[in-house]
This record gives sequence, C-alpha cells and structure tokens, in this order.
Amino acid sequence: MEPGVPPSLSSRRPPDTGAAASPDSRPQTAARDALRGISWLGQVPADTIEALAAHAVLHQVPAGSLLFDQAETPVFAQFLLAGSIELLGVRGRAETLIELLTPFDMVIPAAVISARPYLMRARVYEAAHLLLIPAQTFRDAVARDHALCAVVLGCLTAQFRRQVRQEKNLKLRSAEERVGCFIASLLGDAEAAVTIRLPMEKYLIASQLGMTRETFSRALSAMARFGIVVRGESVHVDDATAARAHFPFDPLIDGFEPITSLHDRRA
Amino acid sequence: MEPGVPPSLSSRRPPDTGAAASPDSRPQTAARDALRGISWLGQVPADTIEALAAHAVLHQVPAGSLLFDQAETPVFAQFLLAGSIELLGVRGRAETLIELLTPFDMVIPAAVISARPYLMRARVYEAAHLLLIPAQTFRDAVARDHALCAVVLGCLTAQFRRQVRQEKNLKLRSAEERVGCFIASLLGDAEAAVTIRLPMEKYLIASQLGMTRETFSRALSAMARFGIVVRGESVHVDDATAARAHFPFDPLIDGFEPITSLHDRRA
DNA sequence: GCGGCGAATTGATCTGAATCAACGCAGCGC
DNA sequence: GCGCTGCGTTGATTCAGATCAATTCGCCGC
Repeated sequence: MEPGVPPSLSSRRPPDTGAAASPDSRPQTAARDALRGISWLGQVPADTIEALAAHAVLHQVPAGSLLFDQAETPVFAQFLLAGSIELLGVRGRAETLIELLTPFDMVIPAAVISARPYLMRARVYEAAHLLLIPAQTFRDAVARDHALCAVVLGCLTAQFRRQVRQEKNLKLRSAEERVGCFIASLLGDAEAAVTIRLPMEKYLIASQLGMTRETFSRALSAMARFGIVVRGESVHVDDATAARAHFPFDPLIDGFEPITSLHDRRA
Repeated sequence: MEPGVPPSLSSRRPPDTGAAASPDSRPQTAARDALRGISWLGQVPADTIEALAAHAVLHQVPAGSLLFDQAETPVFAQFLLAGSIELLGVRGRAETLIELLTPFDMVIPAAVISARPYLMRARVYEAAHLLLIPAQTFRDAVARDHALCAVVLGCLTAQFRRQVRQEKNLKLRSAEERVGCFIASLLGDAEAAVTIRLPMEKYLIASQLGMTRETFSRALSAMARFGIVVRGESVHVDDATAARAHFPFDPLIDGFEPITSLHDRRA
C-alpha cells in the first residue's frame, strides 16, 4: 500500500541502550551547548536548561535505524539536531508516511507529554543527531518551569499546523499539482529561465509528496507542457513566472510553519 | 471532490458581533460556571478562571453557521460546550473535512496560541454552545499562568493525537473496513445477536469516515456478508463477537484520546 | 573491461472509490 | 389531495493513481 519505503529496513538499534552515546569528556557541557543551539528554547531559564542537560545524552543514529515503534511508551524526550526522521503509521505490513521531521524539532512531544504510547513508528531517514532526555525528567521540568511549558506548547502548535497543511496538500491537490507546486517552491523569486537542482533523491521526494516513484516520474514528464524539463537531478524551467502562475503558492498549504513562543509576539 | 458537505451552506453569523450573546442577568457568573464545567480545566487556579470569565461571552450558534473561515486571524479563543463543529480544509470550491470537534474541546487552539491565520474553516454541524474569550486575553492568561499553559498543552496534545489516528484510519484502511470498524465500535461488549441504532444520519457518518454517501451505502450492503444487516437506522448484528473479529479494534487507531494534564499522572 | 545493483523510466493493467444519473420514499407546507 | 425538497439507494461509468512488469541508466567494485 505504501509509497517510498526505504530498502534498508532498519538495523534495529533502540536508543534505550543509552550507553552507545558519543563519548565526550564533558558530556553535560556538550548537551548544554546543543540545547543552547536550539533557538526556540531561548526563553527557557539557564537553570532549567542545566537540569535537562544533566540527564541528557547525545546520540548519533545511522540512516535506516528504527528509533522506536508505535505502541511503545516513550522513554526519552528527543530533540532532532541534524538529519531527518520519518514518522510512519503502521498496520500489519503496511506503512504510511505521516510526517518527515527536520531540525530543530522534537520527536513527537505529544506522546512524551501525555505519557501514552506512540501512535507512529519513527525511522531515521538521513543519519541523525539526537539529544535524549529521560521522559519523566522532561515532564517534570515542563511541570515545574512555565517558560519551558510555553515553548513546548509552541513546538506542538507548529507540528499541529504542519500536519494540517500536509493533509490539505494531499486531499485538495492532485498528484500532478503537488509535484508542480513542489517545483515552484524551489524556484525562489527567479523571473525568467532557470536551472535548479532537486534537493534530494527522487524516491524520497515522491514519498514526501504522498505518491509512488512511478507516479512522480510520470508527473515530472508531464511538466514539460509547462516548460519544465527534468533530466537527472537538474530541472530546467523556461519561465519561472509562468510556472508559478500554473502552480500558485498557497500560503495556507505551502507556507512555512515556524516554531514560535507565546512571548515572541507580545511586542 | 468532497463527501458530506451539508446542504445549508451557513447563515453567515460571525461571532465577532459579540453582542448577540444569550442574555443573562449576571453573564460573568454564567461564564464562570461554564468554565468550571470543563473538567480538564480543573487544575487552573480560581483567579485565572475569574480573569477569563470576566471577558467571556456565551454564544449559541445554529447548525450550518460559519464560525470563521480559513485565512482569518483568530479573534476569540473558543470552547465548545455543546453541539459539534466541523473543521474543513478549503481550496476554491473544494472542501475536505479534517476533523469533527465535540465537547469539551477548544476550537483550534493552535491558531489562537500562535496568533496566526486559521488554516481551516469552522462550520457548526449540530447547533453549538460556545464560550468566547478574546484571543489576546487568552494568550496573556496562558503566558501568565503556568497551570493554564499546562492544560492547554494537554488539550493540544489530544488534538494532535486524534488527528494522527484519523489520518491512519483513512490511509491504512479501505472504505469498507472503516465502515466495519465503525459498526464494531458501536457494539460495546455485546456477545451474541444485537440490534443497535445508528447514532446520526448516514450522510453525516459517511463524511466522518471520509467517503461519499453512495460508497457508504454500498459498504453497508456489503456488510451482509458478515451477518450485519442495516435497515433504515437500525443495525442488526447476528454475532457481535464474530463481527469484532472481522473488524478488529486497533487501540492505535480507534482508541479514545482523552485530554490529560501533566499533573494527572504525577501520582 | 566486466558484472551487479539500485534508482529511474516507461508501458500495460487493475482497482477502489468518486461521479453521474435515475428513482423510491419519507416528511412538510399548503 | 398536491408538489416540493432532501435523504437514501442502486446502477453505470469514469478516473486517478497504484500495481505489475520490463528496460535502461548510472555508479561502484574488481
């Protein structure tokens, strides 16, 4: 049933074996610096950051690894620092991609916060760099620190809205339109003829757009009608303005969804 | 493109005209009682409840009304006290149902919290009873009161997880399976033959299950194979246990998703 | 050079569900 | 009574996109 299931079906390596962390002479320092690097945690006071860092572990995970499976109970709160992670709904053998996470995001905070079983499988797409904090430690910190609670709320808000956007894209546009809009989104504000490069392998893009490789390939060919010619990973567009006109940007579907905090918009 | 668009296409009555509220000699008292009636707000201290109630308005809205449209900026935080509300993704003429809200839930807190445009249209399904709080008042209260922040986080968490469940149901099951599982969920723990009643009109169920009336009707006929016979709004099941076996309950899709607060599971 | 392998392309076919269309059958107003 | 209108059923048709199958391309190791 499912488009885009990567071939390497995971060298099962649950992070539960916290031991395998990258060795560091002062691990807490590294963890603290990593947390500091997440800009949307900026509002969180230093002592809470320290408390989290004290129990944190940094982890590198190769592509294809299973981070956790659905029905498992969250053991760690996880921050994605690099790479990407696919979140999949699973039923028997069938998998369906629900979302693709990129830095700097949390891995399903909804399950961690509610201390209930994951509803999705998480598999590493591109080799990832994670920061792990024991789930209970994290929940305690959220319960104690209002500022942390507020930024987690902001993070979850962004994830919710991204999911709505994704669902609208899938249900309101045809496969060809999705491809066209995806290409259009790569054009930036170019005016005339441009040649750009696909940002990743095609089967990867296909699964993000919710279709099979074959359908994606056919849709790309069909783009020729609009002066969009794809050869290999390079995309030549005769007239960027015209292309955008055919596949108009919809801010309520395609727009970027930043993680914001309550306090950001007080001003 | 869309299943289940109700006929009465909204007697546009935006709540922005806060005036139309139900008259009450002591409106704040009524609002406070309403807020007290929302059990998941239990953790929130009395003075915050009072502050919210002071600016709150109670509102009754008939079926079919448009609460707000996508792209609008939230004016009120809204609590659904009775009735139901459909949340729709819209593109041009096409609508697609994303979620159906029931009491006691907030109406897209994600947009209110982030102070960004709604991504969905909200239309009243069954005549609704709402409590409105000016958006900025609500955001300020969340920014000031940690407990309120925590329960809103819990509310949003539940909504996120419900949406994941819904998406899995749609993408991992066929139309017929969805219908079967829906029927099975109505059986409770009956063992042998039972006759039950459909909880609402069929076209309504169809749209909740993400299909057209026609497809739903055909699927119901097909249920006869499994000893499930529908006539009018009554459903006769020959063997409830067998029916459940054909359409097994999946706790990661069908399960109920309660609104929980961080503090609930401290014990 | 060769062989092998996964990604990509292309074509043929299949299928689930939407769409289109016609009709039965309630309830309601007059 | 009449006709209306909205729900529900049933049948025929269409269609987008998945699936199946066959090839080609590009890349890597040797």
